[in-house]
Amino acid sequence: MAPPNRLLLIDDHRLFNDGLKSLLDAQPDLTVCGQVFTATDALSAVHRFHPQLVLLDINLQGTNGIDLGIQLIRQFTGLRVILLTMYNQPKLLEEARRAGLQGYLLKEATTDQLLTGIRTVLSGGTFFKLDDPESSPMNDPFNDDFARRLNLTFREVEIIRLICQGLSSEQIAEQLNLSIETIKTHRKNIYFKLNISKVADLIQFAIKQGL
Amino acid sequence: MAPPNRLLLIDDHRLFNDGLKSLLDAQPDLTVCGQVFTATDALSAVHRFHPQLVLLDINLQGTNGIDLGIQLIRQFTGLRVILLTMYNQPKLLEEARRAGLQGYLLKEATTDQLLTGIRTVLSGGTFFKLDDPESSPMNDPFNDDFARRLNLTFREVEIIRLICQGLSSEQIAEQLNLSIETIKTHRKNIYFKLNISKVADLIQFAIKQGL
DNA sequence: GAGGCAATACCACTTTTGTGGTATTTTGAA
DNA sequence: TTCAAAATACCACAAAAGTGGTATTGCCTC
Repeated sequence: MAPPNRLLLIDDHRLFNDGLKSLLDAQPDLTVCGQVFTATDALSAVHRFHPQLVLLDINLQGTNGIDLGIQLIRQFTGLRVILLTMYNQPKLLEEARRAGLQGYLLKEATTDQLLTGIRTVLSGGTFFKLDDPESSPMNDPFNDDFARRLNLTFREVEIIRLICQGLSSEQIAEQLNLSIETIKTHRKNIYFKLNISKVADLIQFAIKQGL
Repeated sequence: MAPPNRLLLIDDHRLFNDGLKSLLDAQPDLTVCGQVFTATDALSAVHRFHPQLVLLDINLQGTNGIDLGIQLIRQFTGLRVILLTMYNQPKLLEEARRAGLQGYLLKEATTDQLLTGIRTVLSGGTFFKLDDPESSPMNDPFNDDFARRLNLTFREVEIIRLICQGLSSEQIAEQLNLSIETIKTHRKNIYFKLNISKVADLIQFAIKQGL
């Protein structure tokens, strides 16, 4: 039987790392040869453990996963790198792809997705996957509960989303084929319901709801 | 010897849950009697396992940890509830405290903090703890790397922070004892460096940096 | 000591937000 | 079918934010 593939975890979130390690070690074809918690330890760990694949978080002390990933694949030929992050952001995924990394996976991914991604990359492919809002309503930041708690209407939630994307009232009006005045009215009502008074507050609020 | 305290984990983030479970089960005085991944399963699980303590995430399908926590302590007298969340937000902590929950811990907390918090609450106390930026620079969203990559100055990072907290230019000027004009100048320079043009963009940006 | 950068500050002007009204139409539930 | 909520829309005015300049000071480095 072929020896299991060696994986290295680089993530300062220890508990998550531990959970991931037990999942991976339970697979006969995979073994976690080490975990490190800081970027500074990463290079020496790759030297020491010579893994086939590195799973890399984006948030690291002193640097970030993408830069570190670039450095790793440049320095260790054949080494493959998957970004493993909580950020469900197309732009970050694209950045990772452009940087030449082999994968982008969400920490919230299902076990199946994680394993599929890892095996795909190990066998020479790439695997880039964001969260599909259709298939996992629980990751929808503006879920029913959020709206219900605050008595927000459907339209209001829709407009909150667009504001949070950085659109101006004018752009929102354009996109929804409405008058700017209508958007301003909705904005007023939203601010009243949330008891806030500025875009900044709104976005802060949206973050807290789990965007 | 006293039987170990029974804990129930409620969190849809399975990997994190698994990691936490192995940590807790390794403690002689603690045992994880069950883990559930949705709020709907929570009530029946508490019935089945009658834990002393519930560790509860904020983001749950169909509801949120605070509401569920309120419901749990109302329904099961003596049951203690700790919110375990990724949100390092004073307002959420306060909400949890007002709601009568017994603790608020960050998923990024150290193992020590987690165990201390759990034991404190089990022995009848409360434990509310946010991240201390002084003691854990790695959780600082605007770390060196962020500033370096974008050529932001110290002052600029400081002002980004305040903008993201929802302060107006005037309020920032007041707080830093500067002229509004100075703040506006900094704002201009920040927007130029980040290639953006609105507060909303800035906050979006800050989120991506790991706020 | 010359040059560059960071931090401060001001002016003038435009655009966008935010506030406080009012009013009409659509729609769904009782 | 009637009633209330939701969605639409307008007006006017105040307050911020954003844009495009310029300018001074202090500090560090070459």
